[in-house]
Amino acid sequence: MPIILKSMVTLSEENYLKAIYHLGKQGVNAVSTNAIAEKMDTKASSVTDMIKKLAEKNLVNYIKYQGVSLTKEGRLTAASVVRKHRLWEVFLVEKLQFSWDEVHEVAEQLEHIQSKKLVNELDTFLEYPTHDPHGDPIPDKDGNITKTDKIILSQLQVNQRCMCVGVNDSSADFLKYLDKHHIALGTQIQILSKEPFDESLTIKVDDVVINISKVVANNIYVKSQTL
Amino acid sequence: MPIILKSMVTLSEENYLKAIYHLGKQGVNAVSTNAIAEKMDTKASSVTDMIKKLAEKNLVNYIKYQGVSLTKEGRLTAASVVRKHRLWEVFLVEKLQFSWDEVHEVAEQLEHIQSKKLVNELDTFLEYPTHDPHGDPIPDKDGNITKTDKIILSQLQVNQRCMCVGVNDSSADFLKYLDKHHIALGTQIQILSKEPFDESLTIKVDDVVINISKVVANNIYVKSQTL
DNA sequence: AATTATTTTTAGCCTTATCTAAAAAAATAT
DNA sequence: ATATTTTTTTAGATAAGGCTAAAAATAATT
Ligand SMILES: [Mn+2]
Ligand SMILES: [Mn+2]
Ligand SMILES: [Mn+2]
Ligand SMILES: [Mn+2]
Repeated sequence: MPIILKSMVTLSEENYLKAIYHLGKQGVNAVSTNAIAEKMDTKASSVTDMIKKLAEKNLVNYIKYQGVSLTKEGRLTAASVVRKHRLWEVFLVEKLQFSWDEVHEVAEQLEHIQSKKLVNELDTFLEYPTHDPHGDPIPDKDGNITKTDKIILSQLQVNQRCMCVGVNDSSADFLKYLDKHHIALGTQIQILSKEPFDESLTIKVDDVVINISKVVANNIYVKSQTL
Repeated sequence: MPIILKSMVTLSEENYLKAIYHLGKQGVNAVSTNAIAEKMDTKASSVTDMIKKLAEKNLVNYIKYQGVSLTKEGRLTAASVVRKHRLWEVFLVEKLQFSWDEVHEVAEQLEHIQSKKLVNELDTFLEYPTHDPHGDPIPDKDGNITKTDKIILSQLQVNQRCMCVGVNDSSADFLKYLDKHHIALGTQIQILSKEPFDESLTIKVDDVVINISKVVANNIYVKSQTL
């Protein structure tokens, strides 16, 4: 029989908790089996199995057929994984010359390394960053995040100015698209016009005028500048 | 059916290859099942099972009842794991304020992170270290190590001077013992006398005279100074 | 050479994390 | 209010990696 240390959480369990954490953020507090299965690219039956294990360990609240929500302990564990993921992403970009489209896969592995000292020292080494390379907030030791008031670019009015502060889609393809058009965190953007037909936008990025589709505009977070 | 990328090696397989690599270094080329089991704190039957898998993947040469040896590919894989382990140990000590007795457990986890870019950039970031915090050599990209001519402290003659360049036992207990007596890599040591009865040594460490047992002397690697 | 001891392998079982297919419950549509 | 569709759960299988106990092979003694 393997020695079980104070509520050990497996790598797989951590990934489920993280998925529930992210899905739960989007408003509702009861996350469905199917939503988890889709997010994790697995089958609903596998999700049900795992949910039972997590409920047994008091990491989620679970009532059959009614979805799950994280307990306090589950939320803290998930936040810790997210914290590690984002700190490592900062490390990779700031110290190891990774670009923002290359960090995610590696961070998916690094987020499971268990060592409190490692996380704390990494945080210190990076000088306590508050956001990762995609503009996402880094939870603190207690799992708290300071949410900033960012909005989706497509919601701005014509002529408004704003600054890019994050992305909704962190896929390499989208990030490389943004690179190509010189859009990065901190980039100034002005809405020049909106096409009524397909809701595409003409925007000015650092004095260069470009056209972006509605889909693109839906995936860029900005902070509106004072008019 | 999971997609198998070009000869995927699991975490467990990596650990077995590493154990065989380390056991193989000590002279003989055929490593016994029991030796692996002991080193990995597992059972001989589990070792036999795993050896079969590794042989199937052409990572080890295996003849029933006659032990195993690494193939070229197996040795390269093992060396890559050792390279990562030692590079991470350097990182933890040099950048994250870990002491040399705290790094091993974390490096055991970090050594399995898969990303060529990560290893290469880490190597660059650390300015291409050749040895880890315990004085062990770091294999290069091709798995080659430059072996230095270090000897065991207990083999020196009375009155000889030397410099500590490594340890044979990397356990936290032993490393803390060395800390307590101010012995670190680079420390100058002179043999003052050897007790015939128990082969304990009286040595001078930076002008301080101390006594160390034969066991301790057997686990300190030194480079002899010109007489 | 025969016996005993040790090492290694095999056989069978267990746990974790998956899957497919079928059953049950809940949600939606008629 | 029924019937149909969708979602969720259960049942049964599988693969990886581990274990114990027994069998087989090798090594060491008498
Ligand atoms: Mn990420
Ligand atoms: Mn991110
Ligand atoms: Mn180590
Ligand atoms: Mn080391």
